[in-house]
Amino acid sequence: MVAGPLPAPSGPGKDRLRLWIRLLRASRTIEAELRERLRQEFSTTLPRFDVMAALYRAPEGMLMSDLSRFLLVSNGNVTGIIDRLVSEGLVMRARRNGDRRTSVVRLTEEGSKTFSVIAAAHEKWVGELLGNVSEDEARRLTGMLTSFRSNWEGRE
Amino acid sequence: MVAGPLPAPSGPGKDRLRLWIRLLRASRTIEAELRERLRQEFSTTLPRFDVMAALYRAPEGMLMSDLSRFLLVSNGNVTGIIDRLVSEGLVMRARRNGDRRTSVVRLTEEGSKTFSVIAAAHEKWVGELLGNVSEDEARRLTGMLTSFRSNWEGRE
DNA sequence: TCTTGAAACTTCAAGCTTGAATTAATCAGC
DNA sequence: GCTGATTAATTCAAGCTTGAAGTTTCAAGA
Repeated sequence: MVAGPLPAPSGPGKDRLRLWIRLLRASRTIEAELRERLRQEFSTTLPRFDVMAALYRAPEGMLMSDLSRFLLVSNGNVTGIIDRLVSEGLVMRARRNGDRRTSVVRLTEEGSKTFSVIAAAHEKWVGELLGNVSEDEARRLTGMLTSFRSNWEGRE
Repeated sequence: MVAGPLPAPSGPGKDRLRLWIRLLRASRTIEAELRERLRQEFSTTLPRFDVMAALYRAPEGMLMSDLSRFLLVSNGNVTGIIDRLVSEGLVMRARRNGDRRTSVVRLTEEGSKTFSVIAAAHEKWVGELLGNVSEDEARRLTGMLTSFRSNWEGRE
């Protein structure tokens, strides 16, 4: 899937395949760099960061299933990540509405404080990593990605 | 990292962050769909497919370290995937040049046959999934992704 | 009420992934 | 030839990820 150089594919329909390969390579490269920096600078991981980012925007908390849907990962996956964040004191589970099946998850005060520091660094890094995309180009690319993605939203 | 809807970020430098988020969501969504189909239709996985794709283009074989570099994954990771592909009879290890540290990996005949079938389906799927990107738009997007990626190639 | 079905989570096995440590082989300089 | 550094690959522990199976709870109809 991350295929690349050697014999450049050609023929009908190859342009979309090539686009997909580029897209995947780009995101994997950036992802690897961000993961590495999160580890080095903050001793944390990308999945933990993702979860905290989602929770940071939802001060009232989120359900496990909301997190799962939002982050595009499986239900069981979220359980494990939250477990670890809880044991680090960054996240708390509460059981407060009528429905006893659900547990509302939110950042602790410490989690919120910690996240805002990491998020600032993260944003700076992304700015650097995408440094040679102009702001204008970034907006155009974003638009294109949105349009083709919408075809798929919510289908898998 | 896969953050999205809620309070749209704004301010200086946010355009690149938004681009990154879109990029990541797009590739995760497509990746999930392809993974699911590979599993359903061919009982295989994305990493196995990636490795086979790389080997398919290199009939003379590749070193483990070449695979690792090419696929952007760690060395130890490749070992495990190759182990499984070997046990499935799709890949073989050979030790043939002067350097006894290296082992050359290549597809078996069965592996090659199997891969070409899967690859055809894969290409069709990608065509569908990116269906509402015109071929022309695909080329433009590819160009943009290439230019901003080149900044990072080989740096992490 | 009871019971059937759906929903929210958790648990689990298998596989993927990383980074670090280890082993084995080669190479460079003496 | 030795020695020390480098390179190729494997092994390992820890964590991420999935899909499936299981548990508990809720909802709605007989």
